[in-house]
Amino acid sequence: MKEIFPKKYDFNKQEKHWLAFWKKNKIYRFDNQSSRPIYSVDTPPPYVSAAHLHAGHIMSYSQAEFVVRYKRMKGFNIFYPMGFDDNGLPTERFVEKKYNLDKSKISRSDFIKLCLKETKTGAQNYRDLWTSLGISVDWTKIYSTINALCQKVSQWSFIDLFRKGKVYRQEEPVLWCPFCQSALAQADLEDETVNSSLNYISFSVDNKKYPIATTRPELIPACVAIFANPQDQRYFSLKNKKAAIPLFDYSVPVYFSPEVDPKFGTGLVMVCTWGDFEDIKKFKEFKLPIREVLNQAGEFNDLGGRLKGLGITAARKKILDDLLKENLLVRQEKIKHVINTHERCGTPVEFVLAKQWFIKVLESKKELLEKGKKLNWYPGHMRHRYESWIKGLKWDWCISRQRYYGVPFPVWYCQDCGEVIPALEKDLPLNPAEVKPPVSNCPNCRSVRFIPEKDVMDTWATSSCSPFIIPELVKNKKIRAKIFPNSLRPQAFEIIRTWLFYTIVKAHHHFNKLPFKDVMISGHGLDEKGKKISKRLGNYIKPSILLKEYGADAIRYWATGATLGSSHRFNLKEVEKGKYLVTKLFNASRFCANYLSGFKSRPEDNYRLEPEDDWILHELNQTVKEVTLAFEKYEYAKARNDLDKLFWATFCDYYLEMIKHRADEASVRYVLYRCLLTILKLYAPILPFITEEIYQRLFRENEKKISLHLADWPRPNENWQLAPKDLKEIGYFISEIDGIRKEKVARKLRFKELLTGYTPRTKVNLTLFGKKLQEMLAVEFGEAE
RNA sequence: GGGUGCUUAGCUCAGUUGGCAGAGCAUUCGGUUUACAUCCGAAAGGUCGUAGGUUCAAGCCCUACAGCACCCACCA
Repeated sequence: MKEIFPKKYDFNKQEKHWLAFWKKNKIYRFDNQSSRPIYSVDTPPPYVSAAHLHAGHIMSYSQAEFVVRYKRMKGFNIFYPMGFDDNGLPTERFVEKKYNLDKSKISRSDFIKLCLKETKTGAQNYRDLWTSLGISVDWTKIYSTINALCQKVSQWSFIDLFRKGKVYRQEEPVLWCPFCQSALAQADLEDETVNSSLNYISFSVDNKKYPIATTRPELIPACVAIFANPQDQRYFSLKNKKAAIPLFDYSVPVYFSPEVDPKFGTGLVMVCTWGDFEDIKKFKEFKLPIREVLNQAGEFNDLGGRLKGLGITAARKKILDDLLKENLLVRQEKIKHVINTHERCGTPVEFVLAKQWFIKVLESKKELLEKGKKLNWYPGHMRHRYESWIKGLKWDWCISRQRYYGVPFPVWYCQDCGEVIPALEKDLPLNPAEVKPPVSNCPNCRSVRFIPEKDVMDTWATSSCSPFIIPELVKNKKIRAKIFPNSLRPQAFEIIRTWLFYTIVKAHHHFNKLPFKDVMISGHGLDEKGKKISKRLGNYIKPSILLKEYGADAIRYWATGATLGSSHRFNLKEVEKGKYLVTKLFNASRFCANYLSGFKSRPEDNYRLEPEDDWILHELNQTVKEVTLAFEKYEYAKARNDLDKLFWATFCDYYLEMIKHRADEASVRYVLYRCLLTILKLYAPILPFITEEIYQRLFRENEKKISLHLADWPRPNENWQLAPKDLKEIGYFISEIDGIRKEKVARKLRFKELLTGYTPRTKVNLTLFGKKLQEMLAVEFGEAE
């Protein structure tokens, strides 16, 4: 058998070989002709800006991959595409950082060129890694969010929502990043706790001083009103009075609102244009005037007076100095407080008055919560995150960004009356700056002058279309209809409030449907000490090194250890264990090869099975049931554990030892054939390379299927199932013996000795066993000999 | 402030519907001439976060509390 099984398994060489084999034979292609049920996966398109790939990426993408391979063998026609998210702010930020660019100092077209170049490299990095890991994506079904198809779908989505009245354009204070100089959505924010000071500043009413506490003293020139709680006796006298603004020569009215907390600071609040959400609320409620002192870059304008030209930090320092000089700064308290920053650049956000496009979400909160209840969540508790996000929403989804590299809005405006002119669906995708509107006169005022929209869409406005982008990768319309809604959305927990939420919003508005049936939420990969893996900490091993040292199967083995939704520590020992398992599988198979050479499985044959054969087939059958059930519930970790136990502890350590003296028996060859093939199939979703290797060497000729990964998933065989009574009769004590746990007994027994002298009715020699077990067995079988 | 999850052997973690506390790694000891980049067997190692409760029986169910992680809210 030497020529069939070499002494060693060279995984580096063989993994490459099987990758080429799968590619050449199109093993993972979606089948356009098939009538089998489709299992479609809305694969997360990674940001190509995540250039530093590590175990965390491997983990989250492997999890969906295990399930997909299982479903493929279960007989589903797998639609497993891959996308790359390469438009929008994340990409722009990545390029800006890498080349140290300033958006205002580079031409739009040069900038876009750089973005395209970088995204190409980034996408290739991902593709190389996924390929080497054996991720069974159909690489003929790929998309990038900046390509024509995605632009077309997201522009269609916009126009459809426009027609349905689900988007609107409005000028109002929006979340604004002064660094990126763009509007943002609520989901783009991150919390940051900062050490700050609460400054008590003297305002005066009728020449009497009233200190007001604020963390934003630089916004004094933007102050438009003072507020107090209507129950607060200290300030009753301020009713209908005006307060003089310190350092700036104007006054503002005093108002009362129950929302003011009398216990905070002095119980007086200055309301500005606009320091926070409460300011905006009062601005709307009390119809306050606007005093915009910041420009879009976060610098003070003319209205800022002495602060003109300064940035926020400098302005804060200057105004505190000036206040101190003028004796207007009563005191300062050091406080920790939470500010909102832009998650892409860490800059504290401001509010700027600007005309933006919004998708309506606030009015649909209830329906969106209902949709969340109908979705199958794995794990179930992740639904709470979705719900708490919706409950806390304060803004509709702002989708316009004042940026370059993204999908353009397919609209023009009438220069005279402002009428919105949407593009025609048949003309998509298009850039309104480059083509003329579909009308020659404004339908409202007959004007002939139009202005194209220059803003681009939020990147999520495109990626949230993924469930209806991916069917477009198939030509046949009937098949497209079967791909949506998708079967599975796998994704990480931190984008529940963005990708998942937005996708559900879109599918709701467009089709009143859920975009997918199941959602599978993965956790984070952590380093060995439990810290988040990051480039800055350098706390990870490069995937290329892991692949070279341990092989793809071994890394995948580690990845199965991650429970859905929980973070999972990287553990080199687990990777090593995976490598040992691969070796063990290879060696055990090499051993079996000696028996299986030339063996033809004939189901009609009646083999004379020995008790240990019955037993191992029984165990095998049990494991098939367990593993199948586990995969159905996306519990690949449990599947792997059950399988390890069967293969290593039961099949190798016991069964193979027992049958060594029966090399020439047909029954043994039959049982070995069934066991090994089934074990390979069960391991196939997790360890695709080694299982294929062994399948090709030992089983391909008989089984005919070109690849193990297209073989049928094992089905339980009731003929192999032994009643507890029979197991007991056989005397192996393997299964439940009057409530004695299976494993516990099996582990303690010394099978080699037991079997050497075995005949069905022989009394067991109890001296072979340990004391505890002797007692247990004595109860079971009467007195010892 | 509200919520979710977690807390089990030195380490990393399993523990299905309540029924004699588990695996791997690490440690110690023994064995190994033929499938084994070793492998096999055994030992040792635990007040299952704390305190109550339900039950014949609780790691598991209930209540309270503590610590850790994350989500949401607060943001003058």
